[in-house]
Amino acid sequence: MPRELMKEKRERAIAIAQRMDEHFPAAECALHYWGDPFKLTIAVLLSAQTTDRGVNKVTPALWERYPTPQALANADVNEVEEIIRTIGFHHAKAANCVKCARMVISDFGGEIPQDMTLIQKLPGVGRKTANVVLNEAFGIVEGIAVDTHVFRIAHKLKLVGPSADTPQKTEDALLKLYPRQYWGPINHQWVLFGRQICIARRPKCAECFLSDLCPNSGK
DNA sequence: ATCCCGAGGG
DNA sequence: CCCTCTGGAT
Repeated sequence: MPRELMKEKRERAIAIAQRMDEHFPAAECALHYWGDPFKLTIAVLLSAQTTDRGVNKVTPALWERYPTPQALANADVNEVEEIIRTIGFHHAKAANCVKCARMVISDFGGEIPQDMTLIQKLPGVGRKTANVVLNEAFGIVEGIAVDTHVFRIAHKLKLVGPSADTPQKTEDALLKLYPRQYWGPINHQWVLFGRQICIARRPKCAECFLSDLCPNSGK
């Protein structure tokens, strides 16, 4: 891409980030227990393709029954499944919770590792969850958590090209586009934007604060 | 019907 | 690259 075009694109990207900041000031993780890295990891793991509300509803009972990684490591999977039954994919997630706890105990000395590669060895923890936990629990901003919202919005705003057809390629493109200081806020603000305004199949373009910066406004 | 702060396996 | 896993809210 010619340098002038690249510069224009970056300026538009920065403008978008600033608007996001104005519209969603001090946005933070909608999941509870961000003060405890282990609990946050489990909460984010549980939240895959379910609502934050659903997760926040079941985690109090989960932590009451299993207050520590050690307690969860010793848990009966069926009992865990019973507690989280009301959220989606609960069968696999219950098994992953317990496996996570066991691995944290056996391999990581009882603590969530502060390392992008190691943390993804936990079952059910992929790159998106890893980014969220590193960012939220440890203040380590190593990448951008690309979920379905970030993916959709990046493409709709044409901040990434059509070849960025996977979450990883989209993340790489956004990392090149945005200076480091913008990475953290994207994780929280774009999700809110995606849920409230740029909704997947019926975006509210009429009331969107980015419509003048969006090549796809109205489509 | 559609969506929800995805990951793992074939 | 595709598929599957899941229940609740709107």
